[in-house]
Order: sequence, then C-alpha cells, then structure tokens
Amino acid sequence: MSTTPVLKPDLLQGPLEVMIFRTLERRPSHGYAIARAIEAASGGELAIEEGSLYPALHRLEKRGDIVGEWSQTEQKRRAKVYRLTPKGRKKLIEQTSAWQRLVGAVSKVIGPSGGGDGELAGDHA
Amino acid sequence: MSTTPVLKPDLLQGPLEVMIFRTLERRPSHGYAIARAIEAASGGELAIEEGSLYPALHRLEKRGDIVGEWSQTEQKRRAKVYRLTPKGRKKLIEQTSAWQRLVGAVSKVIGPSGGGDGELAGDHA
DNA sequence: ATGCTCACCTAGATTGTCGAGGTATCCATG
DNA sequence: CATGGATACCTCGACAATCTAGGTGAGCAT
Repeated sequence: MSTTPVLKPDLLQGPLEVMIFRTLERRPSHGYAIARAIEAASGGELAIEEGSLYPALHRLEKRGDIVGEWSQTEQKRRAKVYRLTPKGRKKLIEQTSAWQRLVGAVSKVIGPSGGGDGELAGDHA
Repeated sequence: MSTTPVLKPDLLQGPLEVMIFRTLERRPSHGYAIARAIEAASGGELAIEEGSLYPALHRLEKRGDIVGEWSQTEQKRRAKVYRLTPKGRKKLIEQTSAWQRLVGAVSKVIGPSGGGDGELAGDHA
C-alpha cells in the first residue's frame, strides 16, 4: 500500500462522477433526480448540466459502475433509476480519496492562506 | 443575496492554472522551475507533465495573464522567465476563490467525512 | 389546447490533458 | 574527446470530458 507516488489522472477526472456515486449511494435515483440532489446538496452552488450528466451516466453504466432500470416516478412518468454496483461502490471510495488527495495537494501549492479549512497540522516543508 | 448564482466553469477549468499563478506570484520563474516548484510544494504528490505545462504557459501568455522574457539561469542555460501581469494577479484571486468554492461545494455533496463511512439513518427529505 | 415541469436523449464544437517525440546546451565522467 | 545525464525548451496527435443547443414526449394545471 501507499505505493502511490504521484497523483495525476488528468489532474482530475472530474468530481462529477464522485458526486453521482455518492448521491446514488444514499439512494438509487434517476438522472433528473440526481441533478437536483446534487444541486440541493451543494447548497445551490453547483449546476449540473444535462449534457454532462446523461453522457456520464451512460459512461458509468457501460463501465459497470452503476446499473439502470426503467421504472416510474410517483407522478407516473417513466424514469431510469440507477443504483451503484459493488464495482461502483469501490470506485466511490477510490475516487473520493483521489479527489481528496488532489484537493490536499493543490491546497499545499496555493497556500494555507486560502479558504480557511482543511489545513490541520502546521505544514513543515 | 450575493448575485453569484452557481458555479459551473466546466466544473473545473483545471487547478493547473491556479497553481502556476500562485507559483509565479511567489517569484518569477521559467517553466521547468515552475514544474519543480509545484511538485515540491505539493510534497511530491503532483507530477506536472511538460505536455500540459508548456501549452498552459503559452495559453496564459497569449491571454495576457503572464509575460515571458528570455533570460539565463545561473547555469548559463537559456530559459524563458514568466511573471504575473496585473491581469494575471486578478485572475489568481478569482480562480483561487472559484477553486475553493468548488471544493467546498463538492465537499458538501460527498459529505464532510468523505469516503469510508456514511450516515444513512435519520435523514429524510 | 396551451404551456409548464418532468424526464429522457444526442450531435457538434471546444477545451485541456497526456504521451511521445524532438532540439539544444552545460557539465561530469571515462 | 565522446558519452550521457540533467536542464530547458517545444509541438503534434490522440483522447476524454464538458458545454451548448437542440430534440422527443408524457403528465398536469389552467
């Protein structure tokens, strides 16, 4: 473990996937609901574009990280409900940690003076 | 409230630029030195690829955020030393805050504790 | 029936990273 | 002197992911 030297998967393969994973971990949902959930959870700071969301969903499904099933909403509209597969659950953990590592690394570079959170131990370099 | 509605610049236009800005704010440097500085500042967690760095530098120079001047290193090798312009300084501030806003928003979505545990009970929307 | 929200989808343009290759200089080593 | 490593720059082509901007259609209220 901890063989991981550097982190550099495109310098980010997008936090969108992590947020989708996390949202689906809480509860299986259809695309539209995922978008609203993320927007709400972020306190209205994030806007999820459908043109990014649906391709991402299809991508993840093709990879086997999530599975979708056609179903119906309470309002009787058809909707494709996605849920996490075991594989996706693993990805959630991996990508969450990758994201946090990235954030930590970037924070070190742009300096502790930013933001006001995250930096716990005084860094010594 | 603040007019700032949502944040959605590609959901990330790359922290690379911010890190370059921040590095140059500390001291004007040439490309190679910037890469090493970022790698060092991140504690060796980030690897800056030249294929990303140089295009980024040219991009930023063309935008007027930085200016480069051919010069010489102590070891007598030619090097193009870049420094921040006033415009770039402004961008540094803007992008730093955008990055931190994004990080904050994503954190809210994936949860404060990140990956590993989850609180399932007790919450009902 | 008109229009709004829900709920899905895609194509095309754009952007940015990465991998891999190339040039050239300085210096230490053999 | 030749070789090779580190410094220092550059560019091209492939690839991935987003956004814009369109489109379909069903349910519900007016």
